Amino acid sequence: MRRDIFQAISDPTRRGIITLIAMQAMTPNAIAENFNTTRQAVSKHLRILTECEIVKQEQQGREIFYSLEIEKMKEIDKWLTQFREIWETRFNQLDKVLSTMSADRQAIKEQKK
Amino acid sequence: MRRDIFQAISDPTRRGIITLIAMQAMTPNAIAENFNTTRQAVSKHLRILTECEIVKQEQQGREIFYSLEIEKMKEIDKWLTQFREIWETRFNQLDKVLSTMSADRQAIKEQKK
DNA sequence: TAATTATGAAACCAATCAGTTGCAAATATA
DNA sequence: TATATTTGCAACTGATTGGTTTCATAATTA
Repeated sequence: MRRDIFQAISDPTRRGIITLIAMQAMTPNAIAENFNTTRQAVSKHLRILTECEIVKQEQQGREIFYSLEIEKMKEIDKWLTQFREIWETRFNQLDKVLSTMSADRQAIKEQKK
Repeated sequence: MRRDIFQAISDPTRRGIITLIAMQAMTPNAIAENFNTTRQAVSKHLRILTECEIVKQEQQGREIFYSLEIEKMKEIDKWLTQFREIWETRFNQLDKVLSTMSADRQAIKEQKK
């Protein structure tokens, strides 16, 4: 049962939970109200998210408030870096192509004169 | 069997394939050599990645070259935006706290004089 | 033409998954 | 103290997953 953040975010309900508690801590009951599923199912998702350390708990009496461990989200961002480099390079290359085209057109214009 | 990109990247082998073909197109056989699994299993992964439009094929004779559809990766980046906003805000807040602390220390210093 | 190579697809399997129902423990309230 | 509320956990279920083996098809090469 070795879980990682990529498996954690693969489920749409879990992504929903992550988004929901990103701004404010919430109890399992309150979270479950937002989804078309049972409280127990949400509880299981929370366990998975806790195991992955995407979520942290804070007990207050008999209630437990769950909130997002935002730092963990950076791991996805980190993995994306390699691809971001590629699409930025392509963009720069396109930029280069466009300016070259522009220069060429200018040259043609000059030639016509 | 409705698949999305988050499910596609949840499997470590698929993430490996994505990284592998990010820079250059490769055939299924060549890809499979890089993983401790059969060619057929890789073929199945490629089918999933193709269904999600993360990967594109180009037939050359009896060989098929698979390459990354980098634009699709931006969808993950887009989803991350909401969290990036949070961690950047927190960073700015920390920045504010630090400068306030600095000002306080300065005030204490001044008081001591 | 016959053999080889590259590939996808089908059938099957064990493991895992997301969900449900039922229950126990702890806390709060009447 | 008795009852209600909040929660996690265990047992079960049907669906899905990632993998293997086997086979069919198409293109290349001897």
